[in-house]
Amino acid sequence: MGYLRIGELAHRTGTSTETLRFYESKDLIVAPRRSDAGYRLYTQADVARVDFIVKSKRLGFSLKEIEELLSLRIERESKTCGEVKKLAQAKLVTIENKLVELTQMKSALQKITDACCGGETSALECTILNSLDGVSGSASHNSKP
Amino acid sequence: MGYLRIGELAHRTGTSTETLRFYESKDLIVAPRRSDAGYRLYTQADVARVDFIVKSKRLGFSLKEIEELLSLRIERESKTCGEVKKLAQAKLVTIENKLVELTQMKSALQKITDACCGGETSALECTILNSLDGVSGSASHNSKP
DNA sequence: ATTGACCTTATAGTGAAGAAGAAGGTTTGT
DNA sequence: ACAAACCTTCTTCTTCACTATAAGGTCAAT
Repeated sequence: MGYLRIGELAHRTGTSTETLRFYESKDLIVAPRRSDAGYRLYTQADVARVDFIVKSKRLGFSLKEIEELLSLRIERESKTCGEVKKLAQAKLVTIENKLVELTQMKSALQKITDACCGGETSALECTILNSLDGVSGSASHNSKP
Repeated sequence: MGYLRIGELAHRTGTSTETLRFYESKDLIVAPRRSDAGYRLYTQADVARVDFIVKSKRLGFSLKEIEELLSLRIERESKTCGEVKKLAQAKLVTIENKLVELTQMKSALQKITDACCGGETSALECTILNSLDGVSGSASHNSKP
Protein backbone atom coordinates (compact mmCIF):
# COMPACT_ATOMS: atom_id res chain seq x y z
CA MET A 1 0.00 0.00 0.00
CA GLY A 2 0.94 3.60 -0.31
CA TYR A 3 2.29 3.12 -3.77
CA LEU A 4 1.30 5.31 -6.67
CA ARG A 5 0.77 4.16 -10.19
CA ILE A 6 2.04 6.23 -13.05
CA GLY A 7 -1.22 8.09 -13.68
CA GLU A 8 -1.43 9.23 -10.08
CA LEU A 9 2.18 10.39 -10.06
CA ALA A 10 1.56 12.29 -13.28
CA HIS A 11 -1.49 13.92 -11.75
CA ARG A 12 0.29 14.97 -8.58
CA THR A 13 3.24 16.46 -10.38
CA GLY A 14 1.39 18.12 -13.22
CA THR A 15 3.08 15.97 -15.81
CA SER A 16 1.80 13.11 -17.99
CA THR A 17 2.37 9.37 -18.03
CA GLU A 18 4.26 9.70 -21.30
CA THR A 19 6.54 12.32 -19.81
CA LEU A 20 7.28 10.13 -16.79
CA ARG A 21 8.18 7.15 -18.93
CA PHE A 22 10.30 9.49 -21.02
CA TYR A 23 12.12 10.72 -17.91
CA GLU A 24 12.70 7.14 -16.85
CA SER A 25 14.18 6.33 -20.25
CA LYS A 26 16.50 9.28 -19.77
CA ASP A 27 17.51 8.09 -16.30
CA LEU A 28 16.10 11.17 -14.62
CA ILE A 29 13.95 9.01 -12.43
CA VAL A 30 15.00 5.60 -11.22
CA ALA A 31 13.07 2.68 -12.67
CA PRO A 32 10.57 1.90 -9.90
CA ARG A 33 9.51 -1.53 -8.68
CA ARG A 34 6.71 -3.17 -10.57
CA SER A 35 3.45 -4.82 -9.52
CA ASP A 36 2.77 -8.43 -10.48
CA ALA A 37 1.08 -7.14 -13.61
CA GLY A 38 4.10 -5.05 -14.51
CA TYR A 39 2.66 -1.69 -13.44
CA ARG A 40 5.14 0.87 -12.16
CA LEU A 41 4.82 1.52 -8.42
CA TYR A 42 6.10 4.86 -7.16
CA THR A 43 6.79 6.24 -3.70
CA GLN A 44 6.69 9.68 -2.13
CA ALA A 45 10.37 10.04 -2.87
CA ASP A 46 9.50 9.84 -6.54
CA VAL A 47 6.97 12.63 -6.13
CA ALA A 48 9.67 14.87 -4.65
CA ARG A 49 12.05 13.95 -7.41
CA VAL A 50 9.61 14.75 -10.18
CA ASP A 51 8.60 17.99 -8.46
CA PHE A 52 12.26 18.95 -8.45
CA ILE A 53 12.58 18.17 -12.14
CA VAL A 54 9.52 20.26 -12.98
CA LYS A 55 10.75 23.18 -10.89
CA SER A 56 14.21 23.08 -12.37
CA LYS A 57 12.83 23.03 -15.88
CA ARG A 58 10.86 26.18 -15.17
CA LEU A 59 14.12 27.81 -14.15
CA GLY A 60 15.69 27.12 -17.51
CA PHE A 61 17.76 24.06 -16.68
CA SER A 62 17.95 21.40 -19.36
CA LEU A 63 17.21 17.77 -18.54
CA LYS A 64 20.93 17.12 -18.76
CA GLU A 65 21.69 19.79 -16.19
CA ILE A 66 18.90 18.52 -13.98
CA GLU A 67 20.42 15.07 -14.07
CA GLU A 68 23.68 16.59 -12.87
CA LEU A 69 21.92 18.41 -10.06
CA LEU A 70 20.13 15.25 -8.99
CA SER A 71 23.28 13.19 -9.04
CA LEU A 72 24.93 15.58 -6.61
CA ARG A 73 25.15 13.56 -3.44
CA ILE A 74 27.60 13.36 -0.62
CA GLU A 75 28.00 9.95 0.93
CA ARG A 76 30.29 8.86 3.70
CA GLU A 77 33.62 7.70 2.33
CA SER A 78 32.78 9.12 -1.04
CA LYS A 79 35.99 9.32 -2.93
CA THR A 80 34.72 12.05 -5.22
CA CYS A 81 33.88 14.51 -2.47
CA GLY A 82 36.09 17.15 -4.00
CA GLU A 83 34.42 16.74 -7.35
CA VAL A 84 30.99 16.95 -5.81
CA LYS A 85 31.92 20.18 -4.16
CA LYS A 86 33.38 21.55 -7.34
CA LEU A 87 30.28 20.77 -9.39
CA ALA A 88 27.99 22.10 -6.69
CA GLN A 89 29.91 25.35 -6.57
CA ALA A 90 29.77 25.68 -10.33
CA LYS A 91 26.02 25.25 -10.20
CA LEU A 92 25.87 27.82 -7.43
CA VAL A 93 27.54 30.35 -9.69
CA THR A 94 25.02 29.60 -12.44
CA ILE A 95 22.18 30.07 -10.00
CA GLU A 96 23.55 33.29 -8.60
CA ASN A 97 23.85 34.70 -12.11
CA LYS A 98 20.27 33.78 -12.79
CA LEU A 99 19.23 35.45 -9.57
CA VAL A 100 20.95 38.68 -10.55
CA GLU A 101 19.41 38.71 -14.01
CA LEU A 102 15.95 37.88 -12.70
CA THR A 103 16.23 40.64 -10.14
CA GLN A 104 17.18 43.15 -12.84
CA MET A 105 14.27 42.00 -14.91
CA LYS A 106 11.94 42.32 -11.98
CA SER A 107 12.90 45.89 -11.25
CA ALA A 108 12.62 46.78 -14.92
CA LEU A 109 9.10 45.40 -15.02
CA GLN A 110 8.25 47.18 -11.81
CA LYS A 111 9.46 50.40 -13.33
CA ILE A 112 7.05 49.84 -16.18
CA THR A 113 4.05 49.11 -14.04
CA ASP A 114 4.90 52.05 -11.81
CA ALA A 115 5.15 54.38 -14.77
CA CYS A 116 1.94 53.08 -16.25
CA CYS A 117 -1.13 55.20 -15.50
CA GLY A 118 0.87 56.64 -12.67
CA GLY A 119 0.97 60.22 -13.77
CA GLU A 120 3.72 62.38 -15.26
CA THR A 121 6.25 59.61 -15.62
CA SER A 122 4.23 57.90 -18.30
CA ALA A 123 4.73 60.87 -20.59
CA LEU A 124 7.72 59.43 -22.36
CA GLU A 125 8.01 56.05 -23.93
CA CYS A 126 8.83 53.36 -21.41
CA THR A 127 9.88 49.87 -22.42
CA ILE A 128 11.52 47.01 -20.63
CA LEU A 129 14.71 47.77 -22.53
CA ASN A 130 14.68 51.41 -21.46
CA SER A 131 14.04 50.31 -17.92
CA LEU A 132 17.11 48.13 -18.03
CA ASP A 133 19.25 51.07 -19.08
CA GLY A 134 22.09 51.71 -16.76
CA VAL A 135 21.75 48.43 -14.96
CA SER A 136 25.02 47.57 -16.71
CA GLY A 137 25.10 45.23 -19.64
CA SER A 138 25.73 41.52 -19.39
CA ALA A 139 28.70 40.45 -17.35
CA SER A 140 31.34 39.62 -19.91
CA HIS A 141 31.26 39.81 -23.64
CA ASN A 142 33.84 39.61 -26.29
CA SER A 143 33.75 42.87 -28.14
CA LYS A 144 36.58 44.09 -30.25
CA PRO A 145 39.42 45.78 -28.35
CA MET B 1 28.90 54.99 -39.65
CA GLY B 2 28.68 53.12 -36.42
CA TYR B 3 26.59 50.41 -37.94
CA LEU B 4 27.24 46.75 -37.30
CA ARG B 5 26.87 44.01 -39.81
CA ILE B 6 25.32 40.76 -38.81
CA GLY B 7 28.57 38.96 -38.04
CA GLU B 8 29.67 41.67 -35.66
CA LEU B 9 26.32 41.71 -33.89
CA ALA B 10 26.48 37.93 -33.55
CA HIS B 11 29.97 38.21 -32.11
CA ARG B 12 29.05 40.86 -29.59
CA THR B 13 26.00 39.01 -28.35
CA GLY B 14 27.43 35.51 -28.33
CA THR B 15 24.98 34.32 -30.94
CA SER B 16 25.39 33.40 -34.61
CA THR B 17 24.37 35.04 -37.85
CA GLU B 18 21.90 32.23 -38.47
CA THR B 19 20.32 32.73 -35.08
CA LEU B 20 19.95 36.46 -35.69
CA ARG B 21 18.23 35.93 -39.03
CA PHE B 22 16.04 33.36 -37.32
CA TYR B 23 15.09 35.88 -34.63
CA GLU B 24 14.28 38.41 -37.30
CA SER B 25 12.03 35.91 -39.05
CA LYS B 26 10.26 35.39 -35.72
CA ASP B 27 9.88 39.15 -35.27
CA LEU B 28 11.98 39.17 -32.13
CA ILE B 29 14.26 41.75 -33.66
CA VAL B 30 13.07 44.41 -36.03
CA ALA B 31 14.25 44.08 -39.62
CA PRO B 32 17.16 46.54 -39.75
CA ARG B 33 17.99 48.92 -42.55
CA ARG B 34 20.11 47.54 -45.35
CA SER B 35 23.25 48.72 -47.08
CA ASP B 36 23.28 49.27 -50.84
CA ALA B 37 24.42 45.71 -51.25
CA GLY B 38 21.56 44.45 -49.10
CA TYR B 39 23.61 43.80 -45.96
CA ARG B 40 21.79 44.20 -42.65
CA LEU B 41 22.98 47.25 -40.68
CA TYR B 42 22.43 47.14 -36.94
CA THR B 43 22.66 49.78 -34.22
CA GLN B 44 23.53 49.74 -30.51
CA ALA B 45 19.83 49.42 -29.75
CA ASP B 46 19.89 46.09 -31.53
CA VAL B 47 22.79 44.94 -29.37
CA ALA B 48 20.75 45.70 -26.24
CA ARG B 49 17.75 43.95 -27.66
CA VAL B 50 19.65 40.79 -28.52
CA ASP B 51 21.39 40.83 -25.14
CA PHE B 52 17.98 40.94 -23.53
CA ILE B 53 16.80 37.99 -25.59
CA VAL B 54 19.86 35.95 -24.66
CA LYS B 55 19.47 36.78 -20.98
CA SER B 56 15.80 35.95 -20.95
CA LYS B 57 16.40 32.63 -22.62
CA ARG B 58 18.86 31.69 -19.89
CA LEU B 59 16.11 32.39 -17.39
CA GLY B 60 13.80 29.87 -18.97
CA PHE B 61 11.56 32.17 -21.00
CA SER B 62 10.47 30.88 -24.39
CA LEU B 63 10.88 33.02 -27.49
CA LYS B 64 7.16 33.63 -27.41
CA GLU B 65 7.32 34.93 -23.86
CA ILE B 66 10.32 37.05 -24.72
CA GLU B 67 8.40 38.63 -27.54
CA GLU B 68 5.67 39.53 -25.06
CA LEU B 69 8.19 41.05 -22.70
CA LEU B 70 9.76 43.07 -25.50
CA SER B 71 6.43 44.34 -26.71
CA LEU B 72 5.65 45.78 -23.28
CA ARG B 73 5.87 49.48 -23.82
CA ILE B 74 4.08 52.45 -22.43
CA GLU B 75 3.65 55.35 -24.80
CA ARG B 76 1.88 58.62 -24.22
CA GLU B 77 -1.77 58.33 -25.15
CA SER B 78 -1.53 54.59 -25.38
CA LYS B 79 -5.02 53.23 -25.35
CA THR B 80 -3.93 49.85 -24.04
CA CYS B 81 -2.27 51.16 -20.93
CA GLY B 82 -4.40 48.98 -18.70
CA GLU B 83 -3.53 45.90 -20.69
CA VAL B 84 0.14 46.71 -20.60
CA LYS B 85 -0.05 46.98 -16.85
CA LYS B 86 -1.95 43.72 -16.56
CA LEU B 87 0.52 41.80 -18.66
CA ALA B 88 3.47 43.34 -16.89
CA GLN B 89 2.06 42.36 -13.54
CA ALA B 90 1.44 38.81 -14.70
CA LYS B 91 5.06 38.60 -15.79
CA LEU B 92 6.09 39.99 -12.44
CA VAL B 93 4.34 37.12 -10.70
CA THR B 94 6.11 34.63 -12.94
CA ILE B 95 9.42 36.23 -12.15
CA GLU B 96 8.81 36.34 -8.43
CA ASN B 97 7.98 32.64 -8.45
CA LYS B 98 11.19 31.94 -10.27
CA LEU B 99 13.08 33.99 -7.74
CA VAL B 100 11.64 31.98 -4.85
CA GLU B 101 12.45 28.66 -6.49
CA LEU B 102 15.94 29.75 -7.42
CA THR B 103 16.57 30.91 -3.89
CA GLN B 104 15.44 27.56 -2.48
CA MET B 105 17.69 25.80 -4.90
CA LYS B 106 20.58 28.01 -3.97
CA SER B 107 20.29 27.30 -0.27
CA ALA B 108 19.95 23.58 -0.96
CA LEU B 109 23.14 23.63 -2.96
CA GLN B 110 24.87 25.65 -0.29
CA LYS B 111 23.83 23.08 2.27
CA ILE B 112 25.51 20.44 0.15
CA THR B 113 28.74 22.31 -0.29
CA ASP B 114 28.78 23.16 3.40
CA ALA B 115 28.23 19.54 4.37
CA CYS B 116 30.88 18.37 1.97
CA CYS B 117 34.26 17.76 3.55
CA GLY B 118 33.02 19.88 6.42
CA GLY B 119 33.20 17.36 9.22
CA GLU B 120 30.47 15.48 11.05
CA THR B 121 27.63 16.66 8.88
CA SER B 122 28.88 14.74 5.91
CA ALA B 123 28.43 11.47 7.77
CA LEU B 124 24.98 10.84 6.38
CA GLU B 125 23.96 10.94 2.81
CA CYS B 126 23.25 14.43 1.58
CA THR B 127 21.56 15.16 -1.72
CA ILE B 128 19.92 18.17 -3.23
CA LEU B 129 16.55 16.57 -2.59
CA ASN B 130 17.30 16.01 1.08
CA SER B 131 18.48 19.58 1.32
CA LEU B 132 15.19 20.78 -0.06
CA ASP B 133 13.27 18.88 2.63
CA GLY B 134 11.04 21.09 4.65
CA VAL B 135 11.36 24.03 2.31
CA SER B 136 7.73 23.29 1.51
CA GLY B 137 6.72 21.67 -1.74
CA SER B 138 5.67 23.53 -4.85
CA ALA B 139 3.05 26.19 -4.41
CA SER B 140 -0.15 24.58 -5.58
CA HIS B 141 -0.81 21.11 -6.87
CA ASN B 142 -3.86 19.14 -7.55
CA SER B 143 -3.69 16.13 -5.31
CA LYS B 144 -6.71 14.09 -4.35
CA PRO B 145 -8.83 15.53 -1.55
C1' DA C 1 41.93 40.43 -61.10
C1' DT C 2 41.49 37.16 -57.88
C1' DT C 3 41.43 35.29 -53.13
C1' DG C 4 39.15 35.14 -48.80
C1' DA C 5 36.07 36.76 -45.63
C1' DC C 6 32.12 38.55 -45.44
C1' DC C 7 27.09 38.87 -46.87
C1' DT C 8 22.24 37.24 -49.35
C1' DT C 9 17.97 33.89 -49.76
C1' DA C 10 16.01 29.43 -49.55
C1' DT C 11 15.57 24.91 -48.08
C1' DA C 12 16.55 20.97 -45.47
C1' DG C 13 18.21 18.71 -41.28
C1' DT C 14 19.02 18.21 -36.19
C1' DG C 15 18.34 17.53 -31.14
C1' DA C 16 15.59 18.23 -27.13
C1' DA C 17 11.41 17.30 -25.00
C1' DG C 18 7.74 15.49 -25.25
C1' DA C 19 2.73 13.91 -27.46
C1' DA C 20 -0.06 10.68 -29.99
C1' DG C 21 -1.48 6.24 -31.44
C1' DA C 22 -1.68 1.23 -32.00
C1' DA C 23 -2.37 -3.22 -30.02
C1' DG C 24 -2.95 -5.45 -26.16
C1' DG C 25 -3.04 -6.82 -20.81
C1' DT C 26 -5.13 -5.57 -15.85
C1' DT C 27 -8.26 -3.88 -12.27
C1' DT C 28 -12.37 -2.06 -10.40
C1' DG C 29 -17.16 -1.43 -10.10
C1' DT C 30 -21.75 -3.03 -11.08
C1' DA D 1 -19.13 -10.96 -17.00
C1' DC D 2 -18.21 -7.07 -18.96
C1' DA D 3 -17.25 -2.14 -19.58
C1' DA D 4 -14.47 1.72 -18.16
C1' DA D 5 -10.40 3.20 -16.76
C1' DC D 6 -6.27 1.94 -15.93
C1' DC D 7 -1.65 0.04 -17.40
C1' DT D 8 2.21 -2.15 -20.87
C1' DT D 9 5.71 -1.64 -25.02
C1' DC D 10 6.77 0.18 -29.45
C1' DT D 11 6.75 3.30 -33.13
C1' DT D 12 5.72 7.54 -35.16
C1' DC D 13 4.72 12.65 -35.03
C1' DT D 14 5.16 17.41 -33.51
C1' DT D 15 7.07 21.75 -31.77
C1' DC D 16 10.77 24.59 -30.59
C1' DA D 17 14.96 26.60 -31.43
C1' DC D 18 18.19 26.48 -33.94
C1' DT D 19 22.05 24.62 -37.54
C1' DA D 20 23.85 23.36 -41.96
C1' DT D 21 24.07 23.47 -46.84
C1' DA D 22 23.64 25.21 -51.43
C1' DA D 23 24.25 28.70 -54.78
C1' DG D 24 25.45 32.97 -55.31
C1' DG D 25 26.65 38.36 -54.51
C1' DT D 26 30.05 42.01 -52.12
C1' DC D 27 34.17 44.07 -50.33
C1' DA D 28 39.05 44.83 -48.93
C1' DA D 29 43.56 43.61 -49.69
C1' DT D 30 47.19 41.89 -52.43
